[in-house]
Amino acid sequence: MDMEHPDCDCCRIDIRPELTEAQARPLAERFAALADPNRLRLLEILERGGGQVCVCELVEALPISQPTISHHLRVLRSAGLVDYEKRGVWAYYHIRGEALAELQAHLRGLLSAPVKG
Amino acid sequence: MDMEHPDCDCCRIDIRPELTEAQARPLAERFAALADPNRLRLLEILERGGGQVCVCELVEALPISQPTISHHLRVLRSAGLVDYEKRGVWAYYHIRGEALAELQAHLRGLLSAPVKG
DNA sequence: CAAGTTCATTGACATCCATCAATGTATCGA
DNA sequence: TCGATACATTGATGGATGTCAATGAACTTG
Repeated sequence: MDMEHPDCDCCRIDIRPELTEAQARPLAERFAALADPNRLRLLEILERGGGQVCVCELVEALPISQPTISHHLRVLRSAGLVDYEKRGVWAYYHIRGEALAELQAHLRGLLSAPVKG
Repeated sequence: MDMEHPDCDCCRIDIRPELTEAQARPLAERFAALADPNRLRLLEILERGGGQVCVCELVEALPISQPTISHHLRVLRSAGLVDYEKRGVWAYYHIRGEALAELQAHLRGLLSAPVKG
């Protein structure tokens, strides 16, 4: 019996989160993929590159080492935010719009609340 | 003279990121504030709570300790995603819609690209 | 003033993360 | 087959992060 918070003068109703831990975890993982300046810059390049951008272009564009670029691309890929296609020696990456749209939708949900008050 | 990447058969033009490090860093900080399941749940509660939600309600809603809730609220506040108002002993938190809208706008920018190819 | 309540801060600890040098793997050209 | 190129993986390291117990600060009430 944890009586950590028996009752509280200010509490109106007990607001339980509708978002479960199981739902929040993968969402947080995707946001975590956006939580790095270099990964944001990589995404911006991929967006401006249109459909397909080669890794070597990314390596040239940012002042970090090639293994670090590769690491960041792996993080973005694990989060489902980008995908790639191997052609010969080269790997062409592109943004996965569906995943970004899902994140955008979640932010929209958080914004539907009445403004301050 | 770093000759890390002299030239490359696949590189069309040199794509430079329009997003500077200085621009990307604060954006990444805000996304980082969203990169935790408990913080996402806190925001969802704040959204459903309308304008003002007391901290004690948040402490009751999530299975983590009060100091940890306080820590997460601090992170959200530092990122500008929430603000609070102290009334007596209580602190009422609310979402800062402008900050969330800015993040949403950035995602929209990444989505304006042509779909795959 | 004293005791209780709400919330923040501190300190400690384990884990995760960004980064690079070194190495590995696969492909292409000579 | 040999060397070069493109990209990924490994290992190591310094720094950031989530969590809690303990404590502190501010307010309210008796």
